[in-house]
Amino acid sequence: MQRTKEILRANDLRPTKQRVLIGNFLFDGVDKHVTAESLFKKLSNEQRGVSLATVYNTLHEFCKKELLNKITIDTDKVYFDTNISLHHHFFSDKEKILLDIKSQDVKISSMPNAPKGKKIKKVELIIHLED
Amino acid sequence: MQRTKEILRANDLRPTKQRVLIGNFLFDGVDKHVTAESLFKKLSNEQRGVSLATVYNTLHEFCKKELLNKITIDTDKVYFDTNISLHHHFFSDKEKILLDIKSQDVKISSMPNAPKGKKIKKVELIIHLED
DNA sequence: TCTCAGTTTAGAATAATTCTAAAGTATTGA
DNA sequence: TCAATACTTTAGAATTATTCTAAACTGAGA
Repeated sequence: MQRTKEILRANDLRPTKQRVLIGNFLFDGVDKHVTAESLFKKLSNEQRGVSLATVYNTLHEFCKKELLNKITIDTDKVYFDTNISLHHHFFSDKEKILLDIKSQDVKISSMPNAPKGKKIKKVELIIHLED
Repeated sequence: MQRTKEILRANDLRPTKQRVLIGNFLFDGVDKHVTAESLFKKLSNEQRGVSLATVYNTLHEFCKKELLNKITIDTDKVYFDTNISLHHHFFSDKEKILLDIKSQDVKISSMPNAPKGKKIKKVELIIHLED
């Protein structure tokens, strides 16, 4: 509750009812992966819901403030990860399930230089799974 | 010409005019990244074009036969890579440009085990770029 | 309390992709 | 060569995640 408001204020986001509701769910200390749709459904159980448009707005704002990590692994849905530390993912293409990989389980020992005029923003390793 | 027909036959795909046209462009020996839309535009210059639906169908068939590599890096477009050897990619999120990374430029020295009951299908490393 | 910039929202708009079902075509066997 | 048939192509409709719009609402400072 209070913690969410502090996070919001610290990031210049007004602690509106909707943002607090979303923040309380996302920042409860348990790492989670959500989509706009899944979050929308989860929150529509609450007495006062949040519109789908607000879910989208809020997820994007949280991303911009680096409170969430956007993962575009699949063309038909964007995933948002509350675990913003450096780590990689397993992804099951069939079931569309996303799993964290502990950062110490991957070591990349050699990396290319960025093309001229560009910088490396983010390194994303995705291990696609099958049965 | 002939080469494309052979590739198609070897993969149990009837060498129709449309598939040959698409195959001739894609399998000319030069690595390329295409989207359904970019390929459709490129081919509509030809006298006898190919419908967008056929472009989609054909790209998917070629993928199924492992003649192309599907890259889902971005939510609003699927990229298809004619380079089917093991390699990774740079991606500029702003310009939506995809670049190959030579396989020897990346070394992954430690990999996690797949979760129980699953196998690793594909390892995809994406280096996101910014200016 | 009043004001206003920031926020929320319903519903429309967008856009890549998939679906449908009808018309066209390559292949096979006689 | 020709007919029969299974595979292909296609236009246009349908789908679906996401973005946009513009009007209503609200939190925070004066």
